[in-house]
Amino acid sequence: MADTHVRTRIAPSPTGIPHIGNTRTSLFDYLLAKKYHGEFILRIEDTDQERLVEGATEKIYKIHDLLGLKRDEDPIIGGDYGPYIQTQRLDLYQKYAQELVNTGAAYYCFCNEERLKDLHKDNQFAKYDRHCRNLSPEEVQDKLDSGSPYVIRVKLPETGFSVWHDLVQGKLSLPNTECDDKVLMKSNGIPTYHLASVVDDHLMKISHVLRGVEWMMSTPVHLFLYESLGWEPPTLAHVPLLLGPDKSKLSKRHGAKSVLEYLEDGYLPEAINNFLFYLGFSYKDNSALLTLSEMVDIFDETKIQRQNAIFDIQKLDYLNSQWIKNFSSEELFTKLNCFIPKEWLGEKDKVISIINLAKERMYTLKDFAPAAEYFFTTPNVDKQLVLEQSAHSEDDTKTWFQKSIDLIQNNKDYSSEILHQEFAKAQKDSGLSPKEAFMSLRVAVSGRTITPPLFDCFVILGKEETLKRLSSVFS
RNA sequence: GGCCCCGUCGUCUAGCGGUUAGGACGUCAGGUUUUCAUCCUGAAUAUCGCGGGUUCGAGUCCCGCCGGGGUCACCA
Repeated sequence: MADTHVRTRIAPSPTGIPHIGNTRTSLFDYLLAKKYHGEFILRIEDTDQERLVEGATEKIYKIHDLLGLKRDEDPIIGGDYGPYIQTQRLDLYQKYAQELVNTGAAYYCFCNEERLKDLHKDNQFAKYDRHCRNLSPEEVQDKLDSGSPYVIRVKLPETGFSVWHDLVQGKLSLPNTECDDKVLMKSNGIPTYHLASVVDDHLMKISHVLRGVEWMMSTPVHLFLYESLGWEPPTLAHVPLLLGPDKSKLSKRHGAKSVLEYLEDGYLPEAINNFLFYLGFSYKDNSALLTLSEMVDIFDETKIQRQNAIFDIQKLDYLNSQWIKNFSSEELFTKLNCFIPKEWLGEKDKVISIINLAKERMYTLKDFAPAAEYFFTTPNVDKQLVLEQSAHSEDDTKTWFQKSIDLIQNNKDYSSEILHQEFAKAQKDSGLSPKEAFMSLRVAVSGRTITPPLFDCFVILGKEETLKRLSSVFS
């Protein structure tokens, strides 16, 4: 491997938004390329024109951009081997399809849809019966002349095995009989994946094809194509799938989300990369926070697990919370931008001090706003709840509150530390236990029983607002 | 159904003939604490899918079975 220049590609079809499992493959492709100082290429495989989804291509770019999976060549930035969109390369596929027909590695097939359907009538797993495989040149020419629609199919050997060494699966040996004569060129003149990807991978000098295991069974076709065209096949690596919690294949039908949705849910790109990296891979105890470039150093394509991995959101949550703690509050402020009300953005200092308190309580960026809300809006305070927390009579509680108000008013210092000291003293004389004393104040000031440390909250609220909230409980 | 891949705690995994089968997340308990969280400590959870071999000795090698997944389109 040391003497080959590594070039990997991710070749999504814009028939939908890639789900997170597909994106993991992108990550691995990126890491593989960068580990060997090679190129990571993105190619759009839009050969299925009927199922194109508008905007999918843009979303594909966006996912890679947001995760920092920088491409060296793609349809936008271009490159020496473009175009990078398959429908712009149609003449190329046509040329090689013709060559394959000429050398006897492929043949014209005139079977219509109905006949093909009939083949599956008795057996849903029936393969193409190779009806047109042995048409005489004259017959073919006749049909061509008469304008019959046709496809071009591979003329796969009827016996033998395809053998290759797969970087992650090890040595594989698949019987050729298991693949039928797949369509290479559709009747509309657009190639199928099998032809297009082989042609492009070769022309784009892709050294390693790292893709999902769902492609494993059609690899004999691809290998045959390389051989027939006289090309050296790339190194192959088939990576396992990501499964849902119910062990079923991650799919849109089962609500498999795209990276874009996880980002919207408040997960950080760093955490997503980190999480994806650990699924099916092992490094130390799989809990270290790793940057993309650290992953590049650690990544080892031969150590990718062969078994399917189940997507475990709890691990993502953990990694996300750790990454949140890892960022400074200033950085978090920027990242929080679209997760908080616009009005808050003007009060940057205040938001940052809240972030200081909130960040060790957050799993996702979405957790911030609900936790910070009462700093900006006066909460509804339930007097009963205050009393419940104080566990004393209304009169006693009122007295304690008055004492607290006085204490704040008479103290020239208004820092968390000083307040803590003073209130600790006052509490001792109050007849209330620490819990009773402080919890009742907490509820009075926030409307809730769970908040960051009380006096930090006092400080952020400000003296005036704190007094206002404290005195309004019993007014 | 044919073919192919896979099978160690709930999850991600370490393990590459001799280990008390280790770690992380999660879970539970305790500590810190005015609440929550963080942080720290500890615990439970795997007869290594099952059954046969090979071997002095197997999670590790072989065979069979079972289970899971993938694939069998003019979709990728």
